[in-house]
Amino acid sequence: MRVVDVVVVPTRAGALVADPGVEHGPAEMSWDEAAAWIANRQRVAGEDGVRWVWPDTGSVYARLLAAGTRVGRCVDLRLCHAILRFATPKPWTAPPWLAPAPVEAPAPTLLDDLTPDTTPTVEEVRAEHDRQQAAVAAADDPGRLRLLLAAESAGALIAAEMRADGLPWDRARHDAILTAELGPRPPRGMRPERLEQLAVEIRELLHSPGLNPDSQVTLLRALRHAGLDITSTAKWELTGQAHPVVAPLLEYKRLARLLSANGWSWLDTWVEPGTLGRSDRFRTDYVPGGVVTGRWATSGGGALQIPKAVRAAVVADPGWRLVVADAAQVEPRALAGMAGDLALARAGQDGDLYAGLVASGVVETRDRAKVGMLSALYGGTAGEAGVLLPRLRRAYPLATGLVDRAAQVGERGGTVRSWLGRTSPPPGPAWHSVQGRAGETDADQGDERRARAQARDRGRFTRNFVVQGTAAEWALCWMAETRRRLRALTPLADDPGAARGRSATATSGAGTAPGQGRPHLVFFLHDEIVVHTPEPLAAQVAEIVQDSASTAGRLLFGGFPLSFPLHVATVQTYAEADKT
DNA sequence: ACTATTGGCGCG
DNA sequence: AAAGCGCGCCAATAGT
Repeated sequence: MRVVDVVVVPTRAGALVADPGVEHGPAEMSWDEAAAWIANRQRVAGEDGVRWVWPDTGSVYARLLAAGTRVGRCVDLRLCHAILRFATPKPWTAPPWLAPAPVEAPAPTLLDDLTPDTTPTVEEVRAEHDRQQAAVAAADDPGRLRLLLAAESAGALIAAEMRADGLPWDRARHDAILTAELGPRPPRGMRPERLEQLAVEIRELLHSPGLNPDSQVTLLRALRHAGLDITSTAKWELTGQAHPVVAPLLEYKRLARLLSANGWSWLDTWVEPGTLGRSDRFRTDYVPGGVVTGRWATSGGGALQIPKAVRAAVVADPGWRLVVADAAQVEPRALAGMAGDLALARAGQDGDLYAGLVASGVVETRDRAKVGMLSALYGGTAGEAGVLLPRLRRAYPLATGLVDRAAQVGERGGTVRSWLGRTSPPPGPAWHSVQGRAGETDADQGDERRARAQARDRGRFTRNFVVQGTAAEWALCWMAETRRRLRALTPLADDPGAARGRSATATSGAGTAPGQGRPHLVFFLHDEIVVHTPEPLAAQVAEIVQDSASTAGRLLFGGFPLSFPLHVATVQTYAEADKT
């Protein structure tokens, strides 16, 4: 099918839309007009018939979403440029409007401050797009790079949509969890009941009246004074000590963490109240490509660190379900695909790859399989890794060879690539100066030790980069394919959720599928996705998520016999999906 | 009173 | 210096 690239550029008052199929040139419109125009254009051409090319998804798509329009495909020039500038033999300088770091998706209400001088013209945007396409065509593997750019851009759409839709939350349940653990909500600045009791107990056991357990320095001093052989107050160190204070102190730390990271003030800050028939929502900013390896980051609310203990507060709307899908051991599988390691692929064929390692006689227990594999992926050498790694190298020479070589490249200061072509950032001047210092004639042992340690650090980074980066690419393709197929699903005509969703957004463009009426992605956590869906569609959604995982595997690795098994659960609350 | 760093811990 | 990667966020502390 022929795809038309239509440029959309934000302006002070709205957007310029430049459709090559329209003769009278770019048209300037308000955001509402643009949203309606885009929705209509998609109806005519089909979602797959048009690709929206814009400088930055955050600054454009949030406005379209606010006006009720969703799009099928886009090109996010900023994200694509970030990939291409290292991926092509002759990089070009980013135009100034792409240079600044990710622009925060502005809240729809206060978007008037888009500075005009950072806004490109239609011609500039089209020129950049042409440059990017030419760069892709000239690259070593245009096909893979094209897939990566498409997946990255699709991710940008999903990130904006997930922000707009929010993660279904239940304040009351969250509050109940906090109250059960900590006691009733205290007045501002006061310790909750349970935490205060533990503090008293700790002070008594350490004979330190007035001790503040939150102060590491004084706490460490008190602990050492009480005879504990420790150099920090870290949990792992305390665990090894036999002293009556250890148990209450660990409990204190656990609860203090819960309170400060996901307590009542978190709830007040990040969870917005729901409406009739629609529960509360947690909104965060997802940052696609926010991690060097291509993983997403988030900003606000610690969305990627929602503790297991709080996941019972993630609750589907009445009549809806959460389809939670978790991919098993993506990184070693991605490694098997990259290296063309049939033996490792076969070990993962039937589900649990670690169990496969045991069944193949490579190691004795699942735990050791996991430790050994993670050591290979992360560059671990200590402890058990010493005996496990040689066995893995013998059993899987192709896979281990690939990560070992990536590590060597890093130690020498080089860069590596993920499977689809994301390049690791090169070491900076500081790195080279430390390496250079060690080569000087008057270098001392300290200089040499520093240089060696730094080179090894770099090697562990590049070793992991290829694996984590490729796993992130698989996950992105998985999610993008899931989104595509969810959009093709028609909501049941008599489904109350869909009807409610439509009427609730009646002012927005009809038929453009506001997120609330049909199944939509609400969460993404590296190798895990959550879809919020009307209950009658849950089974179909689960199937789509499954199929999309296989499709992603084929997109990346073609016919190579590699499986990406999922654990899929259809649940009322996120906590129920925890399979441990 | 403000910002930057550190230790610690949550997630994958 | 927790062995072993990638993050974000918080309170305490150090620095200005």
